[in-house]
Amino acid sequence: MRSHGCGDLRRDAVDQTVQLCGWVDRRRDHGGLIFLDLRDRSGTIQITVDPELAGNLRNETVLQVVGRVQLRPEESLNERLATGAVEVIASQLTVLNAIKKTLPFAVSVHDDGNVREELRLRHRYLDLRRERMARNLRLRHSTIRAARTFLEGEGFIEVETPILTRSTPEGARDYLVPSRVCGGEWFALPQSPQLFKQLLMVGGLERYYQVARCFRDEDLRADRQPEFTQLDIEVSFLEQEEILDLNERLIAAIWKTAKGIELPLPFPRLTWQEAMDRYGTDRPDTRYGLELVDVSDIATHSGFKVFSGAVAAGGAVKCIAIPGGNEALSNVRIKPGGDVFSEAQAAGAAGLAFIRVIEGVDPETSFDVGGNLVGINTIGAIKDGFTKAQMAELLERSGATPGTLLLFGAGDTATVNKALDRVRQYLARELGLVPAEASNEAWNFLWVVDFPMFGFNSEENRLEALHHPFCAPNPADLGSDPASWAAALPSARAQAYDLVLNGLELGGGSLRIHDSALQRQVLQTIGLPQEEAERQFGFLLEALDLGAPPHGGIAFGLDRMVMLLAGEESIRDTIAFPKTQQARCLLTQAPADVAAQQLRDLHVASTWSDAD
RNA sequence: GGGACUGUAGUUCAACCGGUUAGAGCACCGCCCUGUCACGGCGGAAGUUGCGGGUUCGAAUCCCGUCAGUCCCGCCA
Repeated sequence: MRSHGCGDLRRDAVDQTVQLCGWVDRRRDHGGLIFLDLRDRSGTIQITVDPELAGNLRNETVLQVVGRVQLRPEESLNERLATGAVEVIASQLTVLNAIKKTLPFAVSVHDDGNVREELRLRHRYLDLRRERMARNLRLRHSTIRAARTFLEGEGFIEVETPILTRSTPEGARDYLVPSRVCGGEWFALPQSPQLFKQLLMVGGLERYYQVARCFRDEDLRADRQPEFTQLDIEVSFLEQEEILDLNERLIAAIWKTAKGIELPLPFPRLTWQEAMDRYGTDRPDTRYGLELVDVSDIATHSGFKVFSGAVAAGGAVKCIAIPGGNEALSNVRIKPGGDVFSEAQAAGAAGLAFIRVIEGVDPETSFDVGGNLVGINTIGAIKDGFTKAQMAELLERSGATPGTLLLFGAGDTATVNKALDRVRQYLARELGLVPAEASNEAWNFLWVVDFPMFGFNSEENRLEALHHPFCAPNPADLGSDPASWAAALPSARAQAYDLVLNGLELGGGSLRIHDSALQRQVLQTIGLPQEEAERQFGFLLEALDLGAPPHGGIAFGLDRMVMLLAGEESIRDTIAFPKTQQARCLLTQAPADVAAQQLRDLHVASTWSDAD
């Protein structure tokens, strides 16, 4: 049916008779002569057709062409087309499938590429024919292939784990599947293969990976789909540092294959505490400065009640120093109603105090900062609330020089961090501090390590696992005596790590607990009653007692990784058939009604009514 | 669960403060054209302005509801 790909024809094919198959990308009808651009996945080639041969050749008609390859006339070469030196003189055209309806949108890249996403999803097969999606799916393929090739070389074995599994507590909502055979009982789709990959380690595989589909029934975002793909990895007998080393070499191999970029190794490491202190987030974007500076110790002694009160209540006062901020950011923008202020507010901050650092003129009202005389512009309450020495120390610590704008957050530490993190990211974009996509600084990898084991869930008034309840605590924080574990665990650090790229979490993992007593203690710490722990995780606890090796691993968000590699802003553009924000498939109209008999077979009755 | 934005011809967009016969490019249909490559020229068809209600002499435009899509907050161990 086909002898060549459309995009493969070059000068060396001249005089050959070829058979091509593909879609009509465009046609240019000159009356006595018709030019067709025929497109297949390899590219596009111009076909020259005698009108006698041509029937109805609308765009996207599926065509077989038999013809001879010919060098184009000198004046008709097309430099912009890979096949632009040649053309095929058609001797025979066969319409393999005609276009029988109006096209919902144009496929050819030459037409307006901006099509409503709703339409693209409803006719995804057409969208996949377009250059952008074709490129993204190939990039996804080469990303996965690079990972497989690398892991193969490191002795890993790819193992599939169940899609029908059991529901486990904590974490996201499960997608449930009723069991017909075991009436009244339910499977859950896996939120991740977490327990199975640990059991594979107990099973002696030592090195496992999987391109694993995961399911979480939570509300969606641009980078969240109800089903998504993790590159899931687990190893035995490796220390944390060895795991990090392995994984950054994996990432480097992927970036080399997919983008041709050599990433410098090792990636920087930052402790969770340092990340929170300096950036206010556990996934900092370190491509630009604007770091957070903690001035709580100075503020606590000041007469400015907003500051001293925040610290007295156990909170913090932190600031961001913005060099040149005085000129770049007007008072309107940083006061209530302004865009910068609104960013802080949106993150929960009550306000955003500021100090403008200026040239010092009058020694009376100026401050000696590292031998330089600087002055300030700010509200009276701040000016009056600080002693000269306090203000000088604050200015010195923030690194401010004349022209610098200082923005302050005060309140409970979590809110201050959240607000200033948001302001920092907003300002970096506004002030153009984020490096361009093409530059080397555009790929800023970073390991965040030493996460705490637990965070406090104030709604449920209990500790919860920050990562998941199978992370191993840092032995240095735990002590060797099991009797001390219960007291030491709540404040212990985990042997957990996240890989962060440009402020986005690309993956995360940990060493796992391989001691059943410690595992029981952790489950107890997060408030899971003993009987419940046995019922839910008995199989794991038993496995730990039957020769579980020390092990650990990681999982990368593959969709997100490909999204970043492709320069896309939504993971939907890296998935062949994604769902909408309402978790609906516009192509198949899923989810959909089922027959009443299907429900009866499954021992399920729906309580849904449209009035709900 | 909450907030914001969007919905006009097959499609991408326009239509200013409530008053037009709701326009334009591409696609589609017809005619012309042998070197174009986003070909060109002439002509044509194409609209329940997402849907339902309201305000008004008059609604694409204002208001309410609803559906769909997008972004965000909550949520996502």
